[in-house]
Amino acid sequence: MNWKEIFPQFEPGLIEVIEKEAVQRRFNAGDIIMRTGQYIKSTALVLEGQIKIYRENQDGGEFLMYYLGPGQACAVSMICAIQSKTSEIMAKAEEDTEVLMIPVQLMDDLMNKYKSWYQFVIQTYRSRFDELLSVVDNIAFRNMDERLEFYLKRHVDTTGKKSIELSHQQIADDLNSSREVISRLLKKMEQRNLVKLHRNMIELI
Amino acid sequence: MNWKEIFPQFEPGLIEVIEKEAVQRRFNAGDIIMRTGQYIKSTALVLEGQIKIYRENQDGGEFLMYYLGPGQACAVSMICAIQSKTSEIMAKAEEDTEVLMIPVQLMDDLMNKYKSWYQFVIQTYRSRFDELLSVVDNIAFRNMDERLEFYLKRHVDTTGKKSIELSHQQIADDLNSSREVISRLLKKMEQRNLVKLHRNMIELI
DNA sequence: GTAATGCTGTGATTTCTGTCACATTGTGAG
DNA sequence: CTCACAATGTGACAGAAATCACAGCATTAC
Repeated sequence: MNWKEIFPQFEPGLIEVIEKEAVQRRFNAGDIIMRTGQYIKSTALVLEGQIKIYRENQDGGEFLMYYLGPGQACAVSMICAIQSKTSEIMAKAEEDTEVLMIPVQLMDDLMNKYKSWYQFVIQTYRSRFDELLSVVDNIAFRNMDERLEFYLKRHVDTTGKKSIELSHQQIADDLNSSREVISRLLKKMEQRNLVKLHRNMIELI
Repeated sequence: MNWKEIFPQFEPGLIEVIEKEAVQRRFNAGDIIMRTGQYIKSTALVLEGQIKIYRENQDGGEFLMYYLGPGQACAVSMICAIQSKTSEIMAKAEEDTEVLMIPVQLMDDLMNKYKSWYQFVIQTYRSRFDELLSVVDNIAFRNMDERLEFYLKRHVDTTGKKSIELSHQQIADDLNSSREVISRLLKKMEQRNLVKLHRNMIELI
């Protein structure tokens, strides 16, 4: 896999260093990449697949923060790496996923030497911060029906597919709700002709 | 006001530059420092007073994100400044507030030249990110009674005073709830001997 | 003083959501 | 085909919180 095409903004010198120092690694769908309380030894750049960043509640519920796709990186791991602190969130491979692991020790050096890395890191901070803000907006100001619609749209946007292959239970977990509520709301959406429901699959119209 | 004592970690060279380039500015209690959609021309370091960072909903409700006190800086303004994007949040002086405004153009330069500035920025990102995470935790997983307790405790922590001089309405706004609900919950807390209620003032026990 | 206004307390009602219970349907293993 | 199981549909009920209505007090303006 030619990762340079996924990060075209990186300058030549930076690419060289990464080529020499970073480790490419594969995770299978379902693998936990980072867990709450764990120390971070490297930052992950996503090359392929999808990573789910979520917060676990006491009962094991997985409250979705956002997804990371190819060309993106985990802001939390960057911050934690630089400060060698533990993370407060969980990261899981949603699909089979290919990542580039950048060792912590390199971070400071890359920041100083390579403008394109610096820009990338800042850009990552900003977009994750914005994403968190929109999560807050949704749970603070919106009811479950609106949150569900937002969730479905976002899922379609991030995966690129127009159908959503999830059970109602999985969606309920992501939204910290219950299956019955999601089922009912989806039925209502179907009556409004917004979706078409199938087993393990939802079609957005 | 000698701001160097508030940022003792800054190195001499950095202090010199700030001394030459930054502008000290005063806001009165209630002044809006930054509003949604506004372009950011500088980053604010808080010297004295308190700034409330919040998100406004459609009806003008002010949902509290966090407070900034002396020695802290607004992560959002840093990110926005560097990328010259508009902000998604509001900032308001809660008390009379003294800030140091660092012009955007300096940011890149400071990041490259001064390790202590770089550390400060990273530290700021991390702590604001964490704070946002705990906001998400609260609204996603906790009921209003727990959120209220958390809110009161945090208020006492950040202000340093053991009494909270706010009306029930203001608290309700911060939590995106309604006055009646907050009044009732406070009454219950009083019955449990956790607080003592007065007009425009709540005493934490 | 009186009036006006703002803050707080409280009941009644409604809406949203979570929970329990159970029926139905689709799918895959044997 | 039949059984087992997972996914989905649905009614009944419970609890949290929002909303409405209004009363009692404290404070300020006059």
